[in-house]
Amino acid sequence: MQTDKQFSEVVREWAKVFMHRSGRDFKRFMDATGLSFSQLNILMRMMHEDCIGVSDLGEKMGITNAAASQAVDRLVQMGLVERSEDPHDRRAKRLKLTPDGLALIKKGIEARSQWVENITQSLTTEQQEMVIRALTLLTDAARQMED
Amino acid sequence: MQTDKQFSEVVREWAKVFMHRSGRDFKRFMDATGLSFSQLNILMRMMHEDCIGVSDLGEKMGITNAAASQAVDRLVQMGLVERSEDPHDRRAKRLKLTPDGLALIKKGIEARSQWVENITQSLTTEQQEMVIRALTLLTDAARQMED
DNA sequence: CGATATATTCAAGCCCGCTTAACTAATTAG
DNA sequence: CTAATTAGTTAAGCGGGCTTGAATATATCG
Repeated sequence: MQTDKQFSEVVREWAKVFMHRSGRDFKRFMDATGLSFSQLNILMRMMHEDCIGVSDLGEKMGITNAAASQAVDRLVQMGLVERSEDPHDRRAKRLKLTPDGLALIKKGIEARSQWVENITQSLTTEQQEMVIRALTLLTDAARQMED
Repeated sequence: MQTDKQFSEVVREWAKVFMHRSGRDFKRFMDATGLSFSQLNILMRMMHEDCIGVSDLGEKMGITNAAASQAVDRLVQMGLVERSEDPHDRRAKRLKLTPDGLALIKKGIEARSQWVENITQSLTTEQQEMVIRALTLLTDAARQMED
């Protein structure tokens, strides 16, 4: 099918443009917030997983517990993460974004959303509606593949 | 208009899911290649801008010339970037991706493309075609806004 | 030609994020 | 109760990436 080839090509071009832009924006966000890639990555994960432990976090980030502990400690001191004792197991800690931490990450998402909204400004209403439907499909499909 | 509100909401949800996934994938790509966020960011920029100078690169990355020079030097030693003299101005260097560097970045883009292709597998042919059209529109619109 | 500007590199030093290894404290197994 | 396991922290050390400031080499202006 010609459609298959075209499909791959379109997606690849999109990924190329998008990754380029993504890198730039993320760098700017890092500079603006003064946070590192690692730190933002941790905060983003925390937004998706409420109340995670230090070891779990380290495992999911692919770093040692020690590294996770240190990273978390910095974020706690910045007031972005709340570290409380797990009532059921006093060895464990329950990590959670503070309101400030949540707001910060949401601001980053907002910026990305804004970019997409901006680039669609030039489109017709009909085209915008198609973009909405397509993004809805992609979002739903992506959610179903999550771990 | 209700459409506007819905539009923002859809885009925001998409950005949320996408950024989460993006962070994970990028981290994996960093680990797999052994390259840092900065290094990959530089390589991606080089793919878009053929033959850039050290100062220009530094300016676009928001770092000093010295930092850019050092970063480039590491990438040259890894065989990912070619640094040659500018024939018109022997002070300046012309930086360019080597075939290896280009292949590496393309592999990253390929991975991202593959992810999108995977999540669209569950869609109907009709829906997939709509996604194609939407991504084409977004890609073109994004290209027109580049500096 | 001499002074100045430009492109890049070098050197010293700082902070961050990672690792390993040792440590503390709480839970669980025998 | 003792021993082993589990969760997390702490400490020392390494390399990356950044900065400032000086050095080098080339280009340009007067």
